[in-house]
Amino acid sequence: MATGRTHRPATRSRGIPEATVARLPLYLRALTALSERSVPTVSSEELATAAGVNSAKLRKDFSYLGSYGTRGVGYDVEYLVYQISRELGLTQDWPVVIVGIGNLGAALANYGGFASRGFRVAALIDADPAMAGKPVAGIPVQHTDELEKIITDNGVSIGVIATPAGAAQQVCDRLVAAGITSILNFAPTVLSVPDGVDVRKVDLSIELQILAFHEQRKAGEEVAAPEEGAGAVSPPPVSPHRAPPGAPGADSGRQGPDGDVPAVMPA
Amino acid sequence: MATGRTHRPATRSRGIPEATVARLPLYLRALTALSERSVPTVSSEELATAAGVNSAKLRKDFSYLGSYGTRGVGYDVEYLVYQISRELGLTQDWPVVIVGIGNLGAALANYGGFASRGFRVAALIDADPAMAGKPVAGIPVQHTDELEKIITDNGVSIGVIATPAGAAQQVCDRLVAAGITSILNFAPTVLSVPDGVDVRKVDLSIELQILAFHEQRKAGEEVAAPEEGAGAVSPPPVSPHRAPPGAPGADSGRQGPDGDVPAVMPA
DNA sequence: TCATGTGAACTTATTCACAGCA
DNA sequence: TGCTGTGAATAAGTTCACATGA
Repeated sequence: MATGRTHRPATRSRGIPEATVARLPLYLRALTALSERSVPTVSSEELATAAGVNSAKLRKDFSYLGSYGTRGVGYDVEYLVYQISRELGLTQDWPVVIVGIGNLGAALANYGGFASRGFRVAALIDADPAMAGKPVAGIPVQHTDELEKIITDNGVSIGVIATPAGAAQQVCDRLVAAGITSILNFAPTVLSVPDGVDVRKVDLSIELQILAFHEQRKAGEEVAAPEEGAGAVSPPPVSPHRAPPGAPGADSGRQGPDGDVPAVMPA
Repeated sequence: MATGRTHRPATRSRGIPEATVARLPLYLRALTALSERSVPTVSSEELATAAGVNSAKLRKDFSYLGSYGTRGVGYDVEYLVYQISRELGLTQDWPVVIVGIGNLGAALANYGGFASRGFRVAALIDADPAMAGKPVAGIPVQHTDELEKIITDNGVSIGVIATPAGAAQQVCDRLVAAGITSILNFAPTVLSVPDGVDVRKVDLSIELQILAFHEQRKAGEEVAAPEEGAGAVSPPPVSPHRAPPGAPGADSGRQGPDGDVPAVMPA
């Protein structure tokens, strides 16, 4: 579909698919590694393998950026690194503030990958007065009172929220009011923001739950799993009670995996 | 998405879309909050708002689980909490091991949401002998040498990798060899695993890059953005004219946002 | 000859819109 | 009456497969 590029000098790609955008960082990482090894060119096949995707997908992704490869040869590593970096906006400096300097916030501040690639921790902010002034990862923590000033003075547009869930929305509101338009949220809460503000979330608990879902399924597929693996089945927290919502007794529609009965059940 | 092969049609029926599975934890969280407030029922509209999705999507998602609602009324909170928990496999205990107890690993170990919902940190593992025995989040760190034994003895099937990128694949291989079939990877590397093993990744750097992409685009849309702190902002996307990728010798003519210089990245 | 670039086919996901039931 | 549950319509994303050009 990406038609209309055949020879369209200016105003390019007005719309790289979101799925593609999400993979560009992956390609970039793989390319950077190749670059460091001074590899001059790569084929879509090799690069795809390094990035963990298949080559057709990679080529399609790149096609949205333009024709940066050479048929019969492959892609010029340095050139692609540059093009993708530019596309992602990494050729410019992005000051970032981290709010909530607890265990996680401190870990993020210390995270090396942060500093690289155009991102720079402009400030660390925490609500605890006792934290003020303390250096974390070499950067002194500042009190929440300074939040607005910090953002304005440093022209920050990206904020990272690593506060407890209860404080996240409030912090978010202040960040947005101060001018932040992109938020990376580590707090286990749904943030509501006005149009124009992007929010991406990173949630350990959700990821684990998704893994558990698949894990449970695997266990169920094994014909007769002698596996002591997943441990004994313990009927946890959930409250097994009443049957179907409204109509007791006769129920129509389809049921859960095993009929009904909310009795505790593991695979 | 998890790295790994595609899913097979599976054993008839039971085919909950991956996108739906990924949202179940979100619904569960919202429902749990309602449950704690003793709210008896919710409409798809209310719950959808709380979970940050639209109601049509939510109803469609629930339709894959079964008919757990009551027309004209809504969903019984407690009942739904139970059904979703069961679907996700949270009615059983999931021992988890965290490998790599650095800043991040320690933060994860301390993370409360971990303990809740069926997950239990069975062990903390680190390669540094000096860490051995030290308690982190109340759990003594064990040396990597014990990895296999720990996994076997505790029947662990989910592993969290929080090691430096360089050690991730090796740790991954050992985890898999020891019986782990689900991995949550925090290391900025693509892990290769055999079929049957699920890998989900959490990558700060990638998330930031995605945000930067959109952020850059916003800046480009503003007709005349003042932009103070972000340094030299380049004009929006540009130039597709194919630049000679393989062009030998000097960099012939490749265009950047401002027309050139494919210098080697920010790094 | 060989690997890119891309229409076309296919698969998955989202949204619409309304029938149907409490 | 009001809200769920769901086919049908759309949209988004992936894979195929091959013409194209170096």
